[in-house]
Amino acid sequence: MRRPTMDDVARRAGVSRALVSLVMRESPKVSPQRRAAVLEAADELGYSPHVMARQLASRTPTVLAVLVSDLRNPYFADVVEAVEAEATAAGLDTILSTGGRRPAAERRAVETMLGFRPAGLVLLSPVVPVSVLGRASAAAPVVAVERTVSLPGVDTVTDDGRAGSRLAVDHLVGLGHTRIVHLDGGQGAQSSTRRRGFVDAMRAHGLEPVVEPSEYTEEGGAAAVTRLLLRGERPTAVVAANDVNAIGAMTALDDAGLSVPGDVSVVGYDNTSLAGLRHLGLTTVDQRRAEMGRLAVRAVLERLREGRTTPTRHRLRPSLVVRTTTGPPPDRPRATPPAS
Amino acid sequence: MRRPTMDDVARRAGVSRALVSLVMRESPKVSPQRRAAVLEAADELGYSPHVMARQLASRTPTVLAVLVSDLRNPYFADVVEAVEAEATAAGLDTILSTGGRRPAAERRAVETMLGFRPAGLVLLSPVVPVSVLGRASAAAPVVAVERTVSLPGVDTVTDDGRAGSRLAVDHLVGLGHTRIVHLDGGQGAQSSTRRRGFVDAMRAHGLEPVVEPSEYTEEGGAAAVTRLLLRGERPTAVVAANDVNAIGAMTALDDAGLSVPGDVSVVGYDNTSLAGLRHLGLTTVDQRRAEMGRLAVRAVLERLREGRTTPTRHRLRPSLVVRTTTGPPPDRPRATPPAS
DNA sequence: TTGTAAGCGTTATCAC
DNA sequence: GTGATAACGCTTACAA
Repeated sequence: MRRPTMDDVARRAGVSRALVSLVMRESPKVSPQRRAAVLEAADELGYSPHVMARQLASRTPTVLAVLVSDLRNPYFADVVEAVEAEATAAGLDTILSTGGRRPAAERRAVETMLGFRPAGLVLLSPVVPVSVLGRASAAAPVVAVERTVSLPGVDTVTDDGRAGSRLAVDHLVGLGHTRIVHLDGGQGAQSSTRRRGFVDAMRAHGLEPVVEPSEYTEEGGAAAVTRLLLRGERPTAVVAANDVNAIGAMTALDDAGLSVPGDVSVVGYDNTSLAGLRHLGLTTVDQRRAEMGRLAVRAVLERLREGRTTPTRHRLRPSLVVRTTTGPPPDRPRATPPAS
Repeated sequence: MRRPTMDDVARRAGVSRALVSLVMRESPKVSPQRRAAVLEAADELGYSPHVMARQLASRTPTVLAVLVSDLRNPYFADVVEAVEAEATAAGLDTILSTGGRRPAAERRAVETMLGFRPAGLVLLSPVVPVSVLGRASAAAPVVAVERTVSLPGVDTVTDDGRAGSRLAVDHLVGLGHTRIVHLDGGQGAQSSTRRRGFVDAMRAHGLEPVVEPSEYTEEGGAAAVTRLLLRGERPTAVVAANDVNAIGAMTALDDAGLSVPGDVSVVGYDNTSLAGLRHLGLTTVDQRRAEMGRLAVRAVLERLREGRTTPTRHRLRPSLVVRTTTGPPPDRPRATPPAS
């Protein structure tokens, strides 16, 4: 199981190791003939360069480390895809890791990745304490996505949660809703921003903002709506903390015999693949995930290759995706309700 | 941004580099006093060992590479979690990668991981050609999860799809169903096994097995059911290719004005988190994902540390999770026109 | 228990 | 173009 080395390839091709190295790095200063010979020898031997040795010798980091906070949330797939594409274009190998949203595990994951001496560390919705981010940023350029940090060594890329909530509220108000409740994301990443956006938007419309504590889970959404109904409050629309939270809310509404959007309209946040399921058809706020991934990698590259030392703060404008869970309130039916 | 090395730590602690190395590897042959000094120096410097250099020097692989074929499918999260736990227990660092179910990208991902000279390669539902698996197995122990391969160098861990389908059929027949259709997973990983199990189980019950081509996607499920209804076939139960396929099927049934499980019962496969959403409550077949992850790592370890050279083939028995999408068939078939 | 020195597989720097 | 030779940061006999 000993893997072939450059020397093996060189011997087989009848050239020097240095030449093989040049070929592997696609240097233009190799004759096509020799290059072909080397490539053939490499192929026969099943040789591929030793990333570790290469990085060690070149004194140049070649791997980009990405921490995915939660593999169960399809939200991250799009960001990762964009990150990988951008990293590959920049000549970096991407490695992923996860901590399952558990701070301790995530911390370990960060340590592990740092052990690879990465060119940069992209953290997607990390839950580790700021101190960990600080320490990490001493070792490599760190970019936090969907987490607000004000450390000088940590760049951030976030979605503009205020704008997102505003989009949701404007949409609902436009449909005629006035009694709108926001389910709060609690400790979750961008929940306070989204809440603020909701409150501001409601006030701007001269409406009373009602916020019900909840969290970024299905159960949280269901529980919050159940509490609301038990108290006798009957909003005509709900702006949920995120998509799964919205699904929980819809379940509770369903259990209470209320129809969506007939009796109550529901808006989610994140536009996960869940929202797109036709069975659900959730109206939701879409974060520009691909763009976020791209910007994260670029931020790393700027620190790495262009020597930037001041932090970058990207805040992206989200957009609204209208599906079938929103419609006019029951009080004020329209002639033609939106598509079902 | 130059990171401290062992030499830096050694200098600062007033000891030799070798001593620092011993401390880092938690050797017992270091005096508590020196150990403390070294640890303190390391902490002050923010030092952490260079994984690449370590692996290079020790000639011992320390990283386990895991390929997740599709980050969008929550199915994999559980497997990955188990893999990581088991790997950590064995002293291996885990790195993840993905190819987004695209053969070319996945192949690149495999190459990249091989560049790290991993202790082993765990491939979750890989879609790359067998030849790639064969080549990879020459470089490191390879375990394919949920993919049947008969290469001597590749171990496999799969779910017993036949048993799973049988569970679904037995459940439905027990409820009184006789007209049951299976939506076939097409090119997908274990689809032929699941199909075979369905056919066998139906025959065992003296029933006619009906199989409709489909695929492991929501659209595929919806399209298959729509075709079925257009042809005037009205099964009372559907055994879907997997969970998302089942969701697509349910959407199509819904569009056709058929209720689940009132008119048609639906069973999924995989027990993804989707199935558990109360809004859906999908009856489905549960694969023992955690166990599969554990076995995969153990297979790697056996080849790596115990010198096993003959392939291992694990086949795990699934179980049925009954939720709310299955029930007795309608008393008598209603005369509902097929979908529009 | 601690220090010395020789690699590990690669890249980089020079001469040739 | 090509081939020595010195790093890179670490582990590991072996010596002290």
